[in-house]
Amino acid sequence: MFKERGYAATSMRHLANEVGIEAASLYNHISSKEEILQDICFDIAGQFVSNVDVLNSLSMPPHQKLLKAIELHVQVVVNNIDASAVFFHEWRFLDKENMREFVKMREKYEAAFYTIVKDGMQRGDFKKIQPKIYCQAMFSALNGIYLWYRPDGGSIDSNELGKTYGLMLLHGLKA
Amino acid sequence: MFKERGYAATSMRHLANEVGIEAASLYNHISSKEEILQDICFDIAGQFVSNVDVLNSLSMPPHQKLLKAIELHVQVVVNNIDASAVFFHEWRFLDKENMREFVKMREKYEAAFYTIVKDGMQRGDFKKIQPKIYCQAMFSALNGIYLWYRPDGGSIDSNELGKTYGLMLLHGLKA
DNA sequence: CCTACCGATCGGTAGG
DNA sequence: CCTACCGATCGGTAGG
Repeated sequence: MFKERGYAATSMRHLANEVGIEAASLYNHISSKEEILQDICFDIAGQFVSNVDVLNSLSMPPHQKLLKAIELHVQVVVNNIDASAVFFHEWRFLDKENMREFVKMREKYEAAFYTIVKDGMQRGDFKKIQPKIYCQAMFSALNGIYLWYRPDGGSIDSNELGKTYGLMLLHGLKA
Repeated sequence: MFKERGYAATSMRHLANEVGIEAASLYNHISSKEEILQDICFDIAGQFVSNVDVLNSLSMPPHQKLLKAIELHVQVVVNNIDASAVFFHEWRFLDKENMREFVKMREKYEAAFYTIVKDGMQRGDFKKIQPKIYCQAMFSALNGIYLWYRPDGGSIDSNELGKTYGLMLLHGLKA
């Protein structure tokens, strides 16, 4: 419901109605509306950050490492289509302290990508595009998967999706 | 304010306070809160759709046409950083009738890109990636510009930005 | 452009 | 898990 209506426009009464109880009864399960948002945001943030450890344990040339990073990222989004939409857009409603921690996790994750990209550029494996432009374009492309991909649709396999994003981002559309 | 707080979480009193008048006085200028959202969404939608006419008037090979389409898209986002953020995320709060028209305009715009991409694939100029995956990734990458680009920052020129997106999307990162 | 106000709804609590 | 309720705030209107 946070994905569909947005966090601010989803009331405790909406949530309660969906579960089939009264709004007041929700407070036997959670302590506040924001706690639900926290749970969602930090669940996804944790999955992304744990990918960083996987990547750091690999010794590969940059282009293979970037492909692996892309595939791992796609899997997180595809496995959490609704939660990742909330993660991407509703985190700004976290309170000050949680937002600070959230942003720190995101920065750690993004830094891992910047490192791979810059490393590849130094070695001459990659074009010398401005890393910020490339990385932000890449994140946006990957994060946008929740907008259109439906895992149960069946027509596109999620592993194939990861490979295709890797192909597009490394080699582009031109034949 | 709709960009920063979201439409639902921005009240008429917030808006009025920003302008320095009472909430009730806003209704001498607008007829409803949603009207402001309409104005923003359809302003941007109009700019995008008018790009389609420009593209249709060009006779170029697909890869040049796609580059032109990308550059035009980037200019709309860059010239309307705040409004395009609202356009991308808050349109779901439009009422039923406006949303229907809005979606129709978006579909018309997206169809122009699909046509170029499919045409290029048939001619063998482009890789045979699934058009939906490629186009959605492209839209997400381009639309995400509002998240990080600041036109007044000065360090990245908007024309250069359009060219760089074209390079990335057509040729990828690999050297 | 204002004051004064409408009914509806908000997140959350008290008490059982 | 409920009923009953709190003060705050919502979009919007009446009337000047």
